[in-house]
Amino acid sequence: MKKSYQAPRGMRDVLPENMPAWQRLEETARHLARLFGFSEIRPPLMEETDLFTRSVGEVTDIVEKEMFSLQKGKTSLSLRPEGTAGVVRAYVQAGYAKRDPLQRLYYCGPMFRYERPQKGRERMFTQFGVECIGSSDPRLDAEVMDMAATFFEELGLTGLEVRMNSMGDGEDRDRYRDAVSDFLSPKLDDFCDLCQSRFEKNVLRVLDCKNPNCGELIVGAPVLIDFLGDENRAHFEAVQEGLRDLGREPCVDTSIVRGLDYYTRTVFEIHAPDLGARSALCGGGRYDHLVRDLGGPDVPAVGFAIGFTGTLIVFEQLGLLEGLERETADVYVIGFSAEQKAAVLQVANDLRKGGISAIYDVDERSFKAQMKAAGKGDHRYAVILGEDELARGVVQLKDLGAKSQEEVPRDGLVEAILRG
RNA sequence: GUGGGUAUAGCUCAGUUGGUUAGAGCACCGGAUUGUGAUUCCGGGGGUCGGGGGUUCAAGUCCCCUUAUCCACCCCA
Repeated sequence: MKKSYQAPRGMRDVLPENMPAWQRLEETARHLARLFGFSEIRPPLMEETDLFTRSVGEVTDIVEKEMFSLQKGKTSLSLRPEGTAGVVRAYVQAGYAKRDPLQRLYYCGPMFRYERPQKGRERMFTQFGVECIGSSDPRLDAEVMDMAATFFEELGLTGLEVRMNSMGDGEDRDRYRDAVSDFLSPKLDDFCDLCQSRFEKNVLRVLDCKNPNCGELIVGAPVLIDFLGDENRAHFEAVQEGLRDLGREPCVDTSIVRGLDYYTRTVFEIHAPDLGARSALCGGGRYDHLVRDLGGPDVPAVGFAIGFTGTLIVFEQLGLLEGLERETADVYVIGFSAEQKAAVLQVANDLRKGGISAIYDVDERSFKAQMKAAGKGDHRYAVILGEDELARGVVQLKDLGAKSQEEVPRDGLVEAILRG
C-alpha cells in the first residue's frame, strides 16, 4: 500500500488556476502601498518566541496555544502568527528611531496559527499589512483606515462596514476595565459560562458576547468613551475629523475590542456582513507603546492587517473571479505533421527571442489535437505551419479570440504579432 | 480544545431493506472530418468505494477506531 501525502492541515496549495485572484490582491496591495508612500519590508517568517509573547500578549490565545514553535539549542523560535511584532522588531534593530523615525512600512506574506480550520480561517494564511511608525498624529490613523477601506474598494468589494472605536490608553483603560468589572460582577451569575470565563480573562470581551441574554444584561454598561482622558478623547475626535476630511463618515462601534494586547486608542475593523462566522476582513489600530515594550524608544505607531483568506471568499462571492485571466503563453505554435517538428521549435524560439511567449505541442499529437489545445489554453494566437507554408517561408497567424487568420512571412511574424 | 456533518473515478455526485463483473455528468484521450479549436455524434482509459479492525455465507451499504475535510463554538485576519 502506497502512502499518499497531502498538504498539512489548514494549509493549501495555490494552484495556477487560483493564481489570478491572488495576483490581483497582491498587485492591488502593492499599488496602494505605493500610492500612500509605504515601503515594503520583509522580516523573517520566524522570530524568537519571546518576541510574540511580549507583543501579542502572554494570555492571549494566539501565544497560549496557537503558535508553531520549535526548539533549536537554547532558542525557541516561532513562525509569526501576525506581522506587527516582526516589523517593529526590525524597526528597532535597524535604528530608524534615531536616524529616520517616521517609517511607513508594509508587508505581504504568510502568517501561521495552529488553530482548527474553518470557513475563512486557515493555519497558514496571507496578510497584507501596513505599519506607520513614528507619529501619533490622528491624521495617520484616519489615513491608514482610509487606505484599508480603499484596498477593498479597488478590488470591487462592496457592502463592507468600517467600524472604529477607541480603547484609550494606560490609565483610562484600567479605569474603564474596573468600571466594567464593577458593573458586571453583581449579576455575573446570570451570564453564560463563556462570559464567566471572559470575565476572568478579558472583561471587555463580555461586552461583545453574542448571546442575547448576555446582550440584555450589559445594557447600560459603562462606555469606554466616557472614560477617555482629555487628550485621548481629543485624539479620537480628531481621527473622526480626519476621516471626514477624507470623505468618509466615521462609524463608531463601542463594542470593538481588539484581541491583541498591544492596541491603544484607535482600533478599527472592516467587516463583510454576510461572510458567516468570521466576518472581519481587516483589523487594525494604534499601538503607541509596542516599540518601547520591545526594547526600542517610546515611539507611537498605527497599522492594520488584511487577511486574504476572507477577502478572497468575498471576492469570489461577488463574481469578481470572472474576467481574470490565467497566465499563459501568448502563442501556441502548431505543426501540421511531424514533418514540421524542427520548424515548429524554431518558430517558437524566434518568438521567444522577439519577446513573445510561445509554446507548442511536445507530444507530436494530431493537428486536431493541437488546435484543440491551442483553443482552450487562453492563448491569444495560434501559429500554424504546414508543408506548404514551410516551403514558401510563411506561417498562418490565427487570432484565436477573433477567429480570424492571416498569412504572414515567417521572418515578419514577431512584428505582425506586436502590431496586432 | 469542544460539538455536529461528510468521506465512492481528476471534479460534482448516484448507488434500493447489505447480495453477481461499482454508475452518471463534466474533464481527459481517440475517431467521425485525407489542412483548422472551444457545437454535435461515436468510442476509450480511469475508482475496489479515505485507512484499519469487526459483524455476516455475503458490506460501498451495519458497528468500532483512526485520519482528512467542512460547518459552528472558543479565538481571530
